[in-house]
Amino acid sequence: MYAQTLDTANTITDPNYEPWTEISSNDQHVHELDMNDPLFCEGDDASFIYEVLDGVLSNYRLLADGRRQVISFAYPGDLVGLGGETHHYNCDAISSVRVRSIPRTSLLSAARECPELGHKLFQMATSELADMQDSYVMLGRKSAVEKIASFLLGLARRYEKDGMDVIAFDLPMTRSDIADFLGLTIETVSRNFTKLRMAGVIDLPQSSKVVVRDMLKLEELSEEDGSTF
Amino acid sequence: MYAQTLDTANTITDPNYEPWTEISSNDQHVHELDMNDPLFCEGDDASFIYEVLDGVLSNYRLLADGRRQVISFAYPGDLVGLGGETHHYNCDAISSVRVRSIPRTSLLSAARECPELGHKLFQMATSELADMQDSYVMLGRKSAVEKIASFLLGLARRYEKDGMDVIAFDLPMTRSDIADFLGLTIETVSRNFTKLRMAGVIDLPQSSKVVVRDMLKLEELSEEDGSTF
DNA sequence: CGTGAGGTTGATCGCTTTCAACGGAGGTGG
DNA sequence: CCACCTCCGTTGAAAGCGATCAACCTCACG
Repeated sequence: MYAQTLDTANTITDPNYEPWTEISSNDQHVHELDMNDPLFCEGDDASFIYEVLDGVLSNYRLLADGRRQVISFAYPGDLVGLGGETHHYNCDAISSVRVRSIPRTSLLSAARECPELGHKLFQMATSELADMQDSYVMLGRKSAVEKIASFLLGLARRYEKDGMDVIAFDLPMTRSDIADFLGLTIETVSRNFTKLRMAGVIDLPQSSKVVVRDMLKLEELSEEDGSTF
Repeated sequence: MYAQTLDTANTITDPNYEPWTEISSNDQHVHELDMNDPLFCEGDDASFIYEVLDGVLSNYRLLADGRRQVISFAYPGDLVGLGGETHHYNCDAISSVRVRSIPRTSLLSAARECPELGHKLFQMATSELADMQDSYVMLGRKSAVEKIASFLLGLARRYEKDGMDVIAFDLPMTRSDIADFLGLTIETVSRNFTKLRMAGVIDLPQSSKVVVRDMLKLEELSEEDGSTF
């Protein structure tokens, strides 16, 4: 059992309300990770859920022969480790990272006490599902260029949500991370970055910096279905 | 507002406990669909969530140019339509189907009253996430044979869960559905079914009936990562 | 500078797709 | 009852895209 000090006053109307911050702060700890440090591994007990405060992490799975598939990247504000009693994937820092750890049991029992928190958790799970469904279509049915375009567009939109620059931004992940996310090889990723650069769609002042020169073309290339939610 | 008659007695210990059956039955209706009937479409208001009683449905998305990606199949016991206020994918019956409709608002407000129900919903969402992560690795990193093997194995395991035959079972979906689920063409699916049959791994007494002749080989071919949860 | 990891580019290979023809099962009407 | 038709599935041949193998570049760091 975990000691908890719940205070549900004045929270629901706050747009920046993050319910898990209500969990007793002495259950929570901030951790710092360096680039490439693992946060947890597939099969580990999921004793903790983590809120990303700073930096980017990659969630990925490995096949027996070493093939790797990145399932998602986690950015500040995201929760990683949601799921069952054991983790179903590996999680590594791909930059310097700060996370806040929250004991899983304490989060779940807090959710029992506070329906708002429960609802918020449910919403986070379903929005993660919606994101994965988008990626799923991309992974299964898009060509290499379309995958790269979709990836860049998704990253831009993510940054936009945080009020950052949509036109010029950093790629926190390596070509290898991108390739393993898109189901391609690093060579194909590189070639298609070049292709987009040659077509005047983007610029690459450095290998980890993107400038979008033709957003409309990028959107066309990403072959989104009509719906915008 | 929906009238609700909640009865939380004697439920949690019941292994077959399905909390949404507690929602007032006059909010719920059983619907029958024929093969190929749509249940809902991308963009529709998600006024209802559906519990599959009988038959199989496919959840899929379409790209502007008609390319299709099946996101998941829904079997009896599954919930379809979980997510936001609008559906993010299409849902069609791929056989004769019976579903129970549950108003979304009534489900959500019931979850507010009953933490058990909320927790159950959260669990369903995270287990759906876990399933999608498996499929994600398959889609991104497995070869055509490996995809077919994984698919058959997944189907067998699903049937096993319902106490059905793991060795001989039906394929409720067409080659086209399978292809659009695995990110392949129908020709490639067909060729690899034949390949598995030639290798003595499976038998295909009819095009929609599978008999597993070498389960071990099938598991090997599916290239699962080591972990079994 | 020298070194090494990450990234780019080139040449070739091979798997999946594409295009095309055929086969078989189920349904309909003569 | 059978001829015909249509849809689904299978098989073959050829094309294309991304993977593989290999060389080279570039930049950060000692």
